[in-house]
Amino acid sequence: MVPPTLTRRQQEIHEYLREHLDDFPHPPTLDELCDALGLSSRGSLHKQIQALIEAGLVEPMNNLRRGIRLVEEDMPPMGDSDALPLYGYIAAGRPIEAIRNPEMIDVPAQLRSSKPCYVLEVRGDSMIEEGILDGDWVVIEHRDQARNGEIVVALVDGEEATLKRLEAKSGEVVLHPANSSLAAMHYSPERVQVQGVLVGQMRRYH
Amino acid sequence: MVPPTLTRRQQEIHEYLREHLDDFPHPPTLDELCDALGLSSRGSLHKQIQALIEAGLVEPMNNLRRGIRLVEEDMPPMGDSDALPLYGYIAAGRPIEAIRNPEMIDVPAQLRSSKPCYVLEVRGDSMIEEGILDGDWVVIEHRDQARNGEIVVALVDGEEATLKRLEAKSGEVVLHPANSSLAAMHYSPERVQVQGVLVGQMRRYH
DNA sequence: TGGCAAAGTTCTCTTGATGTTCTATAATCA
DNA sequence: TGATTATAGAACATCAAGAGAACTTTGCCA
Repeated sequence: MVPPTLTRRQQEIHEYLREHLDDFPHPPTLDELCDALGLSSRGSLHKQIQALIEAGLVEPMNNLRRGIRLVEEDMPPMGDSDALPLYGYIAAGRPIEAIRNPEMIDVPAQLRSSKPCYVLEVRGDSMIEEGILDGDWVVIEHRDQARNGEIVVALVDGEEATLKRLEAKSGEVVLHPANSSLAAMHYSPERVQVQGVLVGQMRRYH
Repeated sequence: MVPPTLTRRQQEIHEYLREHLDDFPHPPTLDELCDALGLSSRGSLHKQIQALIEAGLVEPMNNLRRGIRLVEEDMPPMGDSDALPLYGYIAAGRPIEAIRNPEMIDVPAQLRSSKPCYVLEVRGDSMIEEGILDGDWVVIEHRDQARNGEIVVALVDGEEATLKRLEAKSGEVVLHPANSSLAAMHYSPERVQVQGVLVGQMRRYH
């Protein structure tokens, strides 16, 4: 998915981030980035970053400090428009963005959405009654919002990524497994971060 | 190819854009293009570009800066080497070969074998405990022999095609559903014809 | 636990660059 | 010569980008 046309300045900033983000000991604050870019207005920079976030090039930083991170997305090099990155295992105990240099996997257009997607390999039986088995590949649309009833990749306390059905009530978020031997888990909303929504699934038998 | 309504100058500019648009680091401004074309009036250039837009050769640039882009006219030449025929529904009550003019569906290489394959859409819940749900697509390798334990497309009495796990004993063939509310079916070997073996499975959630 | 400073977010305003429109004039061609 | 096309240039409209202030949220620390 080629992002909606970036302005030239946005391309420049994106390029700068790709080349210099690792130079900082921590992800920089907006003020530090302003300094590095020669800007003097935090608000202006924020607007540009916002555009990059909407284009799917930068991770959404929901009020987090030093939250500027690039989206891992080696865009398939032309022609291979059906290949998506395999980021690793779901329910493997760490945030998905941690995985680098992902393997690429072909995904038919019918199994993905028009938005940026990625692939995870399922570990465990927590969704077995939905027909999602250990070892399956799931296609995830990258977004941070989901509706009730959707199956999402949820990051709890920034540490553990799991695949569960989402139910957001007033004051709490419930993650429902699809396995009668497992209980639903209840969290306060700020502990749960949606990283994507299930749009497809694949399995191989040989 | 080029509509005859274009004037000569418009054809020249169109030709120039096709050859040199990629030379610019970003799409050029009208002033930059004027410079490259040896013009000195932005307004004149704009009028010519306008004509190309109306001819459908250039994307409309609604007040966008650096918005000059050529219309993509290349349709992919239908050479989908990864597409497999969708023959219809499994458990639909008739031999698979009966379906003509199948729809084609993209299947990633990982989900198919090197042998000829085809795709079926699953009807019913007979394999639900294997994670194969109603509406799923299954990728079938076309062969008439199978080993014990493989999931096969089996044609019984030449009439009904079903997806089941195969068990061939001495003197009989047992077809095992994966649904505790359904019983295994026993047939004499000559009544059962294997039409293919399950090698992949896909599901969409949107 | 509550306050405070730091950092993210939102907003308005300004400015220069850039796209758009218009008119007048020159060039080209039948 | 008359009509069409091409160009120049001015005037206008719009937008990207930045500055800076005000507001909100976060995270730290006593």
